[in-house]
Amino acid sequence: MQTWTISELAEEFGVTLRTIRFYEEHGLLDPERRGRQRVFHNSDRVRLALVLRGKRLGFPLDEIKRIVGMYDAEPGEVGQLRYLLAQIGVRRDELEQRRKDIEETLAELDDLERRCRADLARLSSGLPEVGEDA
Amino acid sequence: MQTWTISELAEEFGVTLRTIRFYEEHGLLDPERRGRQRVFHNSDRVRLALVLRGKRLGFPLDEIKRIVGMYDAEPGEVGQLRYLLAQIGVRRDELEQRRKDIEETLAELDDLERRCRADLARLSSGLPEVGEDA
DNA sequence: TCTTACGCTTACGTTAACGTAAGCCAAGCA
DNA sequence: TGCTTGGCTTACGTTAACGTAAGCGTAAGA
Repeated sequence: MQTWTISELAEEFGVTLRTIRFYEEHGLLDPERRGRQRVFHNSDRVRLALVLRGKRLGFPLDEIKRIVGMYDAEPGEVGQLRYLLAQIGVRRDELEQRRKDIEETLAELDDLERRCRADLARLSSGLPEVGEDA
Repeated sequence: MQTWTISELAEEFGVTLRTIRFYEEHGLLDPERRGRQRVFHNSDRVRLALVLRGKRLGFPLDEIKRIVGMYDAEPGEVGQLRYLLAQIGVRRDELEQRRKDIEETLAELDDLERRCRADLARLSSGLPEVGEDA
């Protein structure tokens, strides 16, 4: 059962120590303590990876906290399971909206790129530009 | 050529007046002025929509500014066209990373949901719960 | 003429997500 | 024994993206 120090994790994921401590302070991580020192297990690594993926997606930390929290909710009772299912639905809708936005934007970027290339071709064939090779 | 007032746009897009003024102050919008009043044309509406889509995607405003700026860059000269093409590449990479992240997350949510439903079925068949109908 | 609606600017307040010291502890080693 | 390394806490600083007044201008309706 391998463990990691705070700076090992920080380097692996390209974040600062401050960031990791901050995440712990806000309940996104909960590493073991040996004396005062933090000891990170693999589950903590996975959690950190989830948090950072959430960040890449642009979610605020408190929302990330709720999302990550869903992953390790105990089965619990029926009411809680239904609540969790509802939450999953909400997140999925949110993510699918994002995916739509992304695909629209990608399509527009493609369009923009085509027009750019056309302009470029027109320029370099019609009127050979100043210092451009070829 | 229809125009809009600031509060019309605000209501249509579900943002506050402050937000729109803030966007102008930071160069994301640039409406006409008639005296002191802002007059929004359709191009401004489109721009606002682009900005808000960027926000939904979780991009910071200054990045949104650069992205939106690409859409209305004048063809210009070869050097600038090449720069623009490069920028398009960067944005596309970024968006595709996000799409990947989204799809991973969606897959995990699916997984989670399946387990939830399984637990739920086990609970309601094996040991009929307290106040749950059916 | 008064006031109500709508818009404007200026400016201070706020929250999130860390950055950046400052000062302290404990282990290892020269 | 002194120094260095790595980690710790406490706490103030910072930036982004607005919120929230306060105070003023102006055109339309009662």
